[in-house]
Amino acid sequence: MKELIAEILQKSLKEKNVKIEKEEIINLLETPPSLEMGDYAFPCFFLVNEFKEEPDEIAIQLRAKIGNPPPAFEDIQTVGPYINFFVDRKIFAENLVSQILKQKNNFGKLSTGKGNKTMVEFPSPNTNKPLHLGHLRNMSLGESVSRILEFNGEKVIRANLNNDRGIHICKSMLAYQKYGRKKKPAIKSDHFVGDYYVLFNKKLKKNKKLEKEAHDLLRKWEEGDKETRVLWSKMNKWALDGFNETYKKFGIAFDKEYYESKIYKKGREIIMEGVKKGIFKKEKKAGVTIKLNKEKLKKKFLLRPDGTSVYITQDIYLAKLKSKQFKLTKSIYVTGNEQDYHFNILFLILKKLGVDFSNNLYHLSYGMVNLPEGKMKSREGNVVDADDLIEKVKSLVEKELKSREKLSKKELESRSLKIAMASIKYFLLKVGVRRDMVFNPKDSINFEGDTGPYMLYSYARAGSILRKIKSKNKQFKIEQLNQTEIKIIKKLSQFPEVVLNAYNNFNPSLIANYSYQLAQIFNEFYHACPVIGSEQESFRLALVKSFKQVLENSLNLLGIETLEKM
RNA sequence: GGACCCGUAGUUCAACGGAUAGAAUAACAGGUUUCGGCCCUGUUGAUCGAGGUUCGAAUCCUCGCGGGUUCACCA
Repeated sequence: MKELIAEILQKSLKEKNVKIEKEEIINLLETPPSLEMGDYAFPCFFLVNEFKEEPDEIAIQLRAKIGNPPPAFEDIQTVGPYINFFVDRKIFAENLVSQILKQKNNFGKLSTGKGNKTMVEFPSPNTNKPLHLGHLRNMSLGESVSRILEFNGEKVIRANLNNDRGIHICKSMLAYQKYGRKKKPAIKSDHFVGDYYVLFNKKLKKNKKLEKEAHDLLRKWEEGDKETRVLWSKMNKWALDGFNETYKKFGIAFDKEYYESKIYKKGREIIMEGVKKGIFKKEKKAGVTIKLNKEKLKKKFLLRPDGTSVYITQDIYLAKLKSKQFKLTKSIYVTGNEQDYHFNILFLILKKLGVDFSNNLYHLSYGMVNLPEGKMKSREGNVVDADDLIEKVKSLVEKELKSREKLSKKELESRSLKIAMASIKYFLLKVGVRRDMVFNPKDSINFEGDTGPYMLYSYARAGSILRKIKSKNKQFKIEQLNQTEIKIIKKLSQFPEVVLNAYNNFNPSLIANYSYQLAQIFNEFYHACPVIGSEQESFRLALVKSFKQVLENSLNLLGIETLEKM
């Protein structure tokens, strides 16, 4: 449709001696703020210099050049500086609905990213304590962005870098060694490990020597001390097993797991290569460094004087390794924004080293998640635990469900889990990525308003209409369209552009907001337009089906699973 | 102190540089009723400040103000 409009405009502009590409016109086209203003709008402001006239006047002149509207249009009007196109909505609706029903899960799918192979790295936890609220945002984003990339034709490799070594791990280990008495986990195993981390910090307050003991333990680990390694493996397995449970509940899985313990020593060669090339500088007392004066950043250490690696060293190595293993064209790192500085430098260095995909590095950096009670404090142990939060939200949902309908225990269990996951994911994804945000469990499960349950509810509503219909007649005919129907059709038609926009900006919140608007309009439709038994039944059924399909596609991109019944 | 990010109704969030800054909640008013709880309708209410760029700025630039994060061998 936009193509067609662009063609018309191009032609009339040519008569005015203005040369412009069709692509450009398509980019300029807007959607007017209200239905009365038509379906597509062409703003004339940018022509002011060429025409040397007021934009309003330009619009009128151009409109005159167009002449009678072609068949696909009902009307073409000017409103101030805009030329507004009214499409023939019956034809438009017919085409759109048929297209959705034919393409089903593929409606909205694009091939913009075809040929790209992208690694999305998330959530990359530390193995000394369980996942927390921040990880939930991380996982929601990582999974959603992956799905959006795939929907745009990219091949995605989901990778998880486990930070399974270092002083923080040794702290949990030490506490277990000293106070754990060889106990085995009686609770979820990552929580078991985390409890010893908290215990360590508690004991540390009274006994400062523990800090040194933990460092000794780290040294022993690095020397490969057998007993230490056995303990380490055991506790790491507990932690990782626990994480896997949570991942599964969350509906995510990885194509590739990396372990810091396996790569942390390996960056040295690359750094030395860089020294040879003159990118880095070797200093006697300071190890290897890089000066970043030009970039207005401080000098950065890449190797210690004794030749061992620092944090960034292994990231440099891992980038090379990834590129070799998968021949990536693009790499996305999902982390909290406290790592902005780190990734800034990492990307600079990778570019200097000329890593294959170094022009396509992206740090998907998100803001902090807080609770209504206040800010999370990271080390004290009052961090909000991911599993606990899921449970809390789930029990809130259960309560809500119980008040609505009697369900078997099994059904209640499965529904409330799915709704809880939808609540959490939706709430975390609807917010712009960069912003700090407040996660309010109670708000998140509200069945009304801008929430996950509201989406699922709308979906289920559509489902229940369809269930009540027996006729299998797929034909539909449009006699006439009312305002609400037009609104919903227009919204449906916008899905592909929203997908593209979300893809270009790595921004799931656009999809979330779209889902909400769509669901809202559908509920309006639900109240205003009876489906079953109406004169428009065949068409309205097709419309309900289309809505259900597009909402499903949309939620799917957010990693949210739909439910036939709420 | 330097760098980066953020700043929009009381609160939580929206708004490719475009037409009248939208929702959700809360508050207020009315309706509905077994009910001060559920539901429905309506009303009030916001771009941190000062300059600049532009036909047009919440959006871009500069300087302030406020908050967060970060800054050489922790991840």
